[in-house]
Amino acid sequence: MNKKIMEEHRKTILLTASKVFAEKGYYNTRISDIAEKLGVGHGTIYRYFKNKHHLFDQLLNFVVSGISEIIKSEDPCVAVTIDDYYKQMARIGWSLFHFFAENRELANVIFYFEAISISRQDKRTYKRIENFSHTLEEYNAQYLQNGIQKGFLRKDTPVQETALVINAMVFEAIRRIFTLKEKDWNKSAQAWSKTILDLVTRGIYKRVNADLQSS
Amino acid sequence: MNKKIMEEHRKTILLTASKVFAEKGYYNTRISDIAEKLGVGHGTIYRYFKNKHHLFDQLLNFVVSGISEIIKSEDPCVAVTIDDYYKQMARIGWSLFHFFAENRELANVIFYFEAISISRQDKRTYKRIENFSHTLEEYNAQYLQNGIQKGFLRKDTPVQETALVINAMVFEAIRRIFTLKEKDWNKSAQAWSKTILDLVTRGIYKRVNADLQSS
Amino acid sequence: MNKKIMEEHRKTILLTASKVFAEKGYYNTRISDIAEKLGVGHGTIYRYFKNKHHLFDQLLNFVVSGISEIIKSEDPCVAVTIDDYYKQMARIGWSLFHFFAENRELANVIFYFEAISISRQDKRTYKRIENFSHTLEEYNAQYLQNGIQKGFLRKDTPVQETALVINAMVFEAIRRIFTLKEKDWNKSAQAWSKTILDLVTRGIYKRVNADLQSS
Amino acid sequence: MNKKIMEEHRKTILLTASKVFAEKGYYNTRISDIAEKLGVGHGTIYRYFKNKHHLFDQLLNFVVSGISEIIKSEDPCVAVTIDDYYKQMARIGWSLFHFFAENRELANVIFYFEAISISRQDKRTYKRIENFSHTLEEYNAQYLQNGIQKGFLRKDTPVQETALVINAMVFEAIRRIFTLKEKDWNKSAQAWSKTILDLVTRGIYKRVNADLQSS
DNA sequence: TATGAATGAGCTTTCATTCAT
DNA sequence: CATGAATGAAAGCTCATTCAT
Repeated sequence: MNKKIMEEHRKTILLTASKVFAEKGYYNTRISDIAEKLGVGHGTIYRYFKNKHHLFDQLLNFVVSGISEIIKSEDPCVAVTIDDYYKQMARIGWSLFHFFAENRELANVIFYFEAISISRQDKRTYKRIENFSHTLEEYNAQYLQNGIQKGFLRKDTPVQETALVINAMVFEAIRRIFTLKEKDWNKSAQAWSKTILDLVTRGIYKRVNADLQSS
Repeated sequence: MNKKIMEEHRKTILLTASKVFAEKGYYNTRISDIAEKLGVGHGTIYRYFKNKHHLFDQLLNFVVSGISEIIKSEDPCVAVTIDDYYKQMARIGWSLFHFFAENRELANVIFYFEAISISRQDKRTYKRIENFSHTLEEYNAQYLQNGIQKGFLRKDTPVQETALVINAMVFEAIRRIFTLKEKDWNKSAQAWSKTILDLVTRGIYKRVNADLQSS
Repeated sequence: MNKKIMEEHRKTILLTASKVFAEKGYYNTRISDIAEKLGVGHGTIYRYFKNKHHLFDQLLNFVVSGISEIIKSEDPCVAVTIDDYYKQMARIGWSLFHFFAENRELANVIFYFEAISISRQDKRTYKRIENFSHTLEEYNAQYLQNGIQKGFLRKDTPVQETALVINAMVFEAIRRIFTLKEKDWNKSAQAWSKTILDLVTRGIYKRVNADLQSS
Repeated sequence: MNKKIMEEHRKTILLTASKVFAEKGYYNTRISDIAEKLGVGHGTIYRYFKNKHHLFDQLLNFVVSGISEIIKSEDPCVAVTIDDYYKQMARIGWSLFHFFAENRELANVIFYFEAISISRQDKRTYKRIENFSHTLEEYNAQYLQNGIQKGFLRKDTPVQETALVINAMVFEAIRRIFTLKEKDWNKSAQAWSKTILDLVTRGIYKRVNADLQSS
């Protein structure tokens, strides 16, 4: 068969799999559930994927490489003005929102809930997820470090911890936005984005209080 | 008294179950794994729990009621000075840390990773988790609302979103702290606590920048 | 002519099938293994053979008719001198060696090991193999009977049993010779031939002992 | 459960498995066939044997150790008179008959037909069977060597080849005797034994002819 | 005619659950 | 009460076979 058609089929299967996984969870999804949803025989899926775990693996690949691409395209140390710095922060968040907007199911399945549970079965997958988490954290940490060096951020910012909690906020927001059924994610994504950026940059205390607090 | 012994056994089983679930994940844990770790016959577990899902259900109960107790004991609208307000925020976080310190496994397994995946099987459980999440969010939202009313927080703080991301940070911190094997969680918990409190109250921007930003 | 080409293809497939069967065994051979070795699509095989079992069936045909031809061309009662008798025995053995030399794979796969196991599935095949075994045995028995009648063999020779064990020796020898990879089977076949002929005619006892034994 | 009862069950399952394997062949036997014949659930079999191949493995063990015991109890070099030598030969054959008389199915299943085909799947099993075959051959070869040294056998006896064909005869006889349904194997075994012993010691030629032949 | 994508019957195996002891 | 032997539903996966191209 046409290589191109094969590739399309792979993608269709993968997409459907991610939907069913998102709906029922990995362990509660039968290969035949996916096949049924696709309207094909379950044997067909095995022509494209070695086994059930392989399906998950490919989805994981997709997320990992998608996000990797985003952070690769943004040098965490490039900003020289605080305005650039802020804009880059916003841009990266927005890219992530975009990525999951185009792959809504993945927000749910892969990212956070299923992945770690599944990876318990399989050392290799576990390592991959661990590495990926670490990469994300490290990336954010570099970004913060740069902010400190450039004098944008407070010197006493605990880099590692802050990197982690910021990531947590972003991914929680992603989960919220794309788990909801509403088609128009744009507006709510903007709200979330602003919330997180404001929280990160200014905190929620009124300034006068913040001054008192820090004095 | 027999009843008392029964209750002890239940707890022992539940504790062990949570450990094994934490280590292998719910779906990768066999009833016999738990029994083996307990050193009892696997039939015994069925004298205390109706089935495997029931074990999970009870663990969920435990977490839900534990956290519920914490928030019940802290009126989110009680603070009148900003100092009280800050201290309460710190105190609630610390109580959560304490709770998971005494039930380390629950931090990992139940609370974020497995729960939602498992609940996909079972509408009732799903609803419970949803409700509980909502409760936590609502509680935090009330707390923030109070902060605004009392004039501690900026008026433009988006209450719902902020409530959610703060929760996300806290639970991510909990997962980090108690997933690590180190016995002494106290010091790292303090670091995390400070990170989150600082981030929430002041943000990470230098004040001079923050002033510029907000002007 | 088309018919001719078809027939060639059939033979090529059959040859390859026998090789793969010999290597992996009937049940561990996939149709696609054979197709792959042939460098054709696996659907193609079904244009020449009804199904997998049919392939085996044809190979069995080939062996049966090949050996049948050999024994048909040698009247078991024709020898009148003991020299003729001996030479015929040698000649028949040698013809068998030749047949399997030209179809090495068949020595291994079909002929002893797989055939009976496969035929368990299929009454008709089972009967055929049984009949064929019987034919071989009967042929040899006639040959021995003739030897007794002509006064070449001891009168007390148990015809049926002897026929069987001689066959067993010959086919074991065939298996040994053609299972080995060495190209030059001629020399080793001669050794085996001599071993069996000597054993059959004289036994392995020293004559003086043989005399004692039989007295 | 009682260790003894467990062991009995294992044996019962193994026995039944060997019967079904003998009847239908390994690859045509479903685990559920064995379970059905036993009147138990098919899951039960997995409590006693890791998997289907393990069943075969244990049967192979049984045959290998049974036959090994027989040959271990008979030093192939012990005979000093030709009478001892002959008697030992008869005795060994008879022991083999006995062994398979008590395990009739094994004659069919394990010995020669299924074993090699099955072992194609599994290198380890293949090696074991190869080793075992080699052991048997070597044992017989030693026995023959001793016969030559002691002056019982002709000096020009080709030891390896003769060892092999004698084994082939014996195992063919075993297959014949125990594949038949008749309960009373004793008489036919005696006939076979005599046939083989006579063939081996004297050949089937009349003595006068043998003399001529060898002159 | 050749192909190989699609299919699903049919197998092995797992493991939560039951229940006789 | 505790046990663990027995069970069989239910899943993953294979591969001979079909048939549209």
